[in-house]
Amino acid sequence: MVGWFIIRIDHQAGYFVTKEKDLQVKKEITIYDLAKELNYSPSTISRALNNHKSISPKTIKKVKEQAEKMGYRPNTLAAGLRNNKSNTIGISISRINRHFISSMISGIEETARKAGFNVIISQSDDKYENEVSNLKALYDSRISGLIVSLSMETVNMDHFKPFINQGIPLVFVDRVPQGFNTYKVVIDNYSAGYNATKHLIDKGCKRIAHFAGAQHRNVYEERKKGYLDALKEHQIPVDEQLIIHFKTLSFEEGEKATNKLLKLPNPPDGIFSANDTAGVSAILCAKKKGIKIPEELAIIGFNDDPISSIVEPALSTMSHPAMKMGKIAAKRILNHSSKNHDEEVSEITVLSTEIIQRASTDRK
Amino acid sequence: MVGWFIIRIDHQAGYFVTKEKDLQVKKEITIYDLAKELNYSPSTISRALNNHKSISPKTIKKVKEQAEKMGYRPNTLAAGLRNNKSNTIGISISRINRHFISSMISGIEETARKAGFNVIISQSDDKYENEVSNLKALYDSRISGLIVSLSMETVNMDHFKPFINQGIPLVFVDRVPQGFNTYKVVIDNYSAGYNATKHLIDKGCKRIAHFAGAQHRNVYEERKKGYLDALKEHQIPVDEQLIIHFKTLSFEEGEKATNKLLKLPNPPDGIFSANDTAGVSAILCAKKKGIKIPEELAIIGFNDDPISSIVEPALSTMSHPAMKMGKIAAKRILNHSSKNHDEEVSEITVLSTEIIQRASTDRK
DNA sequence: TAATTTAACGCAATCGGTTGCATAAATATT
DNA sequence: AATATTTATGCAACCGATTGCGTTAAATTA
Repeated sequence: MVGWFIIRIDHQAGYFVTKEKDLQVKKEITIYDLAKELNYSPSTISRALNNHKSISPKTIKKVKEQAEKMGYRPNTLAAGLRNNKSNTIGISISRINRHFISSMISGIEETARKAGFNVIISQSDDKYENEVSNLKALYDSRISGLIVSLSMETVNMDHFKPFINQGIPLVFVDRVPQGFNTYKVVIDNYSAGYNATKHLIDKGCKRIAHFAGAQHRNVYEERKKGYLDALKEHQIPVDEQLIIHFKTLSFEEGEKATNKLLKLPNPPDGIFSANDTAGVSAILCAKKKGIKIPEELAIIGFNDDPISSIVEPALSTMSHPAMKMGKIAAKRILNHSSKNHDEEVSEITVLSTEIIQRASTDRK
Repeated sequence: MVGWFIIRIDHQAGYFVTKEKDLQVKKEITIYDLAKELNYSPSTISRALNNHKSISPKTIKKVKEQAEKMGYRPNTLAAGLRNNKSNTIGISISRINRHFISSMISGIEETARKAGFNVIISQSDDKYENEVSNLKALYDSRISGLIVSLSMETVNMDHFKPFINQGIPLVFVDRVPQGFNTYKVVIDNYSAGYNATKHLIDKGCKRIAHFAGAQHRNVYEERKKGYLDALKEHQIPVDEQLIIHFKTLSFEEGEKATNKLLKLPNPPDGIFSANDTAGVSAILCAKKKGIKIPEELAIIGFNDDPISSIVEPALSTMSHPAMKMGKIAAKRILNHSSKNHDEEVSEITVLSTEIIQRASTDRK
């Protein structure tokens, strides 16, 4: 159990210790203060700070120096109110503490920051209801753009309407909707599923199982399609018993599924798991039962999570350019201009993935 | 290599397809629109929406219904400007795509969201310079509170001054400064280091190495102190050769360090690593050399990263309540009131950790 | 030299809520 | 019934930056 307690420590000295008991916060410096100090109008100060062309370089220099000297800091709320935009990118994802997601956010934040944009995050926890209320909060902040990876539950898309009506650029990443005219950044899940399955076939697998995710989410549906087509094209009969539909592709679900498969009279000799967590659990579970990997059972996962390279035997998997995906999504928003954006067109960016072969399929 | 390409797809139909070619964005509804519609003053609308006590329940109901009907959404920029606060919590951390950090952020976001606060994140990438400029951006957004885990480089603390001067609550988490009168949320690194080391001693280790992090960061300094004191209290001589100082505690550094240790004429029989990444690398590296774990070499890590339970043998480690840490940090900000906050007092919350014993130290 | 252009800056409205103070109407008190 | 309270609402200033339009003085051109 993790408990906690509080210590109060009185310091005699320290940084910024105040003399007066009831110290007032320092008044914030505004452009009006600068204006008064330099005998300019606030307009001139504002323009000077923004390097407006109608302000002389001499004045600009003077203003900026004074601003620095007085510790002036712009109030982005005021500017945002006036311009009706906040230079902020909003993100809605399921949960942040997953390797794939946090990498993507890292990519978004990096590109956004370089362009002077802030990033607000919100977690849906894979609940539709949370996604809806989070989007409202993001809208209320007048974000300049929205990046979304859909919650597992989301089917109805009405909550995106306000953003579209206001011309706020909307980018779906990874878990995207169908038939929605917005930016999308995805990987080619179909090909990835096909290639993962074909990899197992190439390694001599004859009975290949699939750990499938929720089929109303494009990523899992397409991976499964790729799996099915790879089987068909190689004249391997599809056995519905070998296709397990997961709810969350968790470790526990993976163990259950593996146990179930291994109990079959005619168990599989290969597994293509739609994520690494379940794939790793399959490795551990099969090993425990004394099944040799990859000789008796070859396994390939998806995402290239850190755990996939640590498990033994290391899990073959499909790479997933999460950080790049985030960077591109952010760029879509930064480069978006309502003028040149055609509302009847979807711009889809498809990133390619590749097989990362490791020991779990290393045979023949 | 990961390449990418763009597909442009023309849709004939779809959601929200516009009729006119040059659709204007819909005008946003403001409280003035509601006022006009209901024949009230904007003040009344504002108060009604905020459940002000001087507005009759009947009016409140009417206003809210109309707001819902017309799709009114508050503009938090305007409110924030007026009130000089934004109901937003700013976060500054090294990188988001690390398990420990993203769990903490997840905790922050969850608590913040429930209180109607937004969360802005910024990554320093462990660079002092980035931390400084990120804090400026957060300040400019007039965040209501700031949660910081210091970058590896940060020594000078002047960039926190503006927040303190403005009475903006500041919470340091995990990697905290010394002698700074603010909120802090940490774990008891000293005890954790002590207990981890003592655990190895209890398991019969006589020569215990330590993978130490940068010593100007409290967390690593204290873990090392705990390590040293545990040795001393058990009459084990400290051998400087066995203490490796890391720069980033990365996998690669871990391998190098392990190799170096194992080449010693008198190699260690136990390692206490200040994080799991390096600890896992030690396991893999030692195994490759045919060293038996835990019999010949027992290893314990820190953080309870997912990889620690996957590696074989599984890595013993110290739990780290990252999510709880985030929740508490957020609560500190939410509960902060400038009235009752004494500037000459540090409020430090210390969370306890515990040993998670796994196979890598499971002997005797 | 007169006329015109250009450069540099100021005025004042605006963005959308919030809030202290004033006011009018309704209710309570004596 | 006259006065004192309470209730419900409006007025107008304010938060800090931005920007269209106007103005003045200097520079350029005819």
